[in-house]
Amino acid sequence: MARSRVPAAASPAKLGPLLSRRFFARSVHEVAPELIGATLLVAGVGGLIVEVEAYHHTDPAAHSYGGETPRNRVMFGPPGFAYVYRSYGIHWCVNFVCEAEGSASAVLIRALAPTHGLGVMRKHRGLDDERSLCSGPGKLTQALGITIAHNGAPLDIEPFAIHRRTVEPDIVTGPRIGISKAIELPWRYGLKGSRFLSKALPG
DNA sequence: ATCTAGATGTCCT
DNA sequence: GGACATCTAGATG
Repeated sequence: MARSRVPAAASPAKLGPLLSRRFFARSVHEVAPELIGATLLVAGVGGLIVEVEAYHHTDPAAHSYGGETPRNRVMFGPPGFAYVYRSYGIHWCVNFVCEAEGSASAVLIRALAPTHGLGVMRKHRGLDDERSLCSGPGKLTQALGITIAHNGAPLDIEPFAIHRRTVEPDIVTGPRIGISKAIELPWRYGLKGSRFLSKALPG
């Protein structure tokens, strides 16, 4: 039997104003939930942010926890820039640096609902399934073409463009994924009911 | 549906 | 050498 209600396909929601660098100059725990429902575009390709995780310098699960290294250097810089790192030797993952210079805190972008440039994303991913295009941190960077070349790039200048959300979404929280330290902290934020999450959240 | 192995950069002991 | 903010393909219930 068909479901009683089929979730609407990811429709290009009305875009809010571009987020300035200053948007990120606050606690990761304020910024992370506010990013749910915002639209991330790289060279015009991307979608609605439906899942993020917050990481802070004082957090054992954060890359910056052990101090500055060549890899995490951007995390220790000013807010409003992209921190890109290689995960498991294979994938790229993208974070937005938050708070203040030296705070070394960032929000990991984990999943998008694809809205812009579906054809480009399918080509980058070598997949057709819309649901699999951006439903994970490594998937979305591949779909959008984000690589180490974007490490340290400002988030308010092309090719990056992040549009403020225009509606207040229902947000659910839970433990972060794929970490072994501080696993109890509920610093994963998701859009309630979204079918583009990397893994289900309550609600 | 859950499980496993394998891909391998960067940091750690 | 081992762990890790992951993903895929293939095997198995």
